[in-house]
Amino acid sequence: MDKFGIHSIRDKIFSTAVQLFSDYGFYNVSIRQISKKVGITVATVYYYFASKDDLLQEMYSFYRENMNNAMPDINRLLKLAETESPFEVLRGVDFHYAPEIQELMDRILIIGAMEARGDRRSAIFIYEAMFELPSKLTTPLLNRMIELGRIEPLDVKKIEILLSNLSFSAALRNHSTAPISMEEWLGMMELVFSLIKPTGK
Amino acid sequence: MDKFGIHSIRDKIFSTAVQLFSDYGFYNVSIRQISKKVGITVATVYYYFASKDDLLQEMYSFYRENMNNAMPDINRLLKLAETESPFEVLRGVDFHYAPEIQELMDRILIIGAMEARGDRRSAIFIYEAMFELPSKLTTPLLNRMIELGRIEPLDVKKIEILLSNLSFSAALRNHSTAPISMEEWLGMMELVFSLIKPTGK
DNA sequence: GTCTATACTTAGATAGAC
DNA sequence: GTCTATCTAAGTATAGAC
Repeated sequence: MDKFGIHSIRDKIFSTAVQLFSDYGFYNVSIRQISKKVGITVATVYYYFASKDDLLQEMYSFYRENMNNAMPDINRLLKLAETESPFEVLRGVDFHYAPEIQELMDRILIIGAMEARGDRRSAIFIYEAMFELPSKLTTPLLNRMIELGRIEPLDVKKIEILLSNLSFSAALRNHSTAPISMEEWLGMMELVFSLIKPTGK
Repeated sequence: MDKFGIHSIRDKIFSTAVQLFSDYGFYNVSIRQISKKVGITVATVYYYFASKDDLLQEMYSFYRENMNNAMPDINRLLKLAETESPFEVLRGVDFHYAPEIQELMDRILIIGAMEARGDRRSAIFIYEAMFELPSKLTTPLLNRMIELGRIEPLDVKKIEILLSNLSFSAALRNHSTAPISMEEWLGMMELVFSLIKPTGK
């Protein structure tokens, strides 16, 4: 919603498609459905997007762009690791998006996760967004805290795998009929964080 | 499979459909594709299954039937809880299927998980198979072990939520291009089980 | 039981008027 | 930029011959 202003037709098509794809699946939603919901015709959709597949790829591009912009500064976090509690440090790893795009970002992740099994590009997208990129932050941070003796030594990779699989599960249940509740999510995080033991130093 | 003998046409249709649906998604696979892969015509598929939707429902029925048959005996496990290590006891919660249907069962779970967001019956199926039923075993077992003083008191519900979300994530990645490795899975389980602390009693 | 042939519907996509 | 009209391909499903 950067380039076009939030009220443009293009944006309406985009966000409506995100909503429908994430609710019913990419192949289960037609261009006709999207155009009807937006209140335009099929031809207009094709004026803005080359194909249905293009629409999907634009979603992933949108996500990647915003994700990269929201990437926390690793050097700032490494500094935090010297003084703050492990809990505080790891909270800094969260990506924060502008409220108006938060749901869009959530939903694009869902679409990727749903399509990941059948579509190679979706699989790559999900792998990058949920497994690869987060570990680029958590790996050096956890290692640094161990090095500083601020937490007890632990298997960094295992913790990361645990965390990313939980995020994956939570992402898929997001905005669904059986969403993961904040209580459930915090409960799980509490357990995971209890595996990271501060030394008191 | 049970009623028809493993080499019947009906079974071939069924298992081929399971494989294709789980690889590419229900809506992304046509009856034509299934019949072609089996080496029969579309009409023959409709001779055995009333509709494409019926095919999906039969998969869930198949899963439920085999799941119920493989349900571990809770009384036997409660007995184990008195003498065995927590680790051994919780291992007993695993459902074991005959090798020839193991992959089928895995894949049906994947189909349910993929369709759960857009289809109500799939959502119910997944909720039952992955969240509800396993907790019917783990809840009494963990409570019993706490009661006996064999493990330190813990929040049973949180552990269960953690476990079921991990299973959900692992199930979806199963048989995919980026499957969860046995090493990753065991690593996660090791961490989760480390949250359950034997008292030594 | 399995086939051929076909009905019917909907999908993605485009040409060309305005 | 947005529309109407239309093309082509593919989907689910069925009737009826063998």
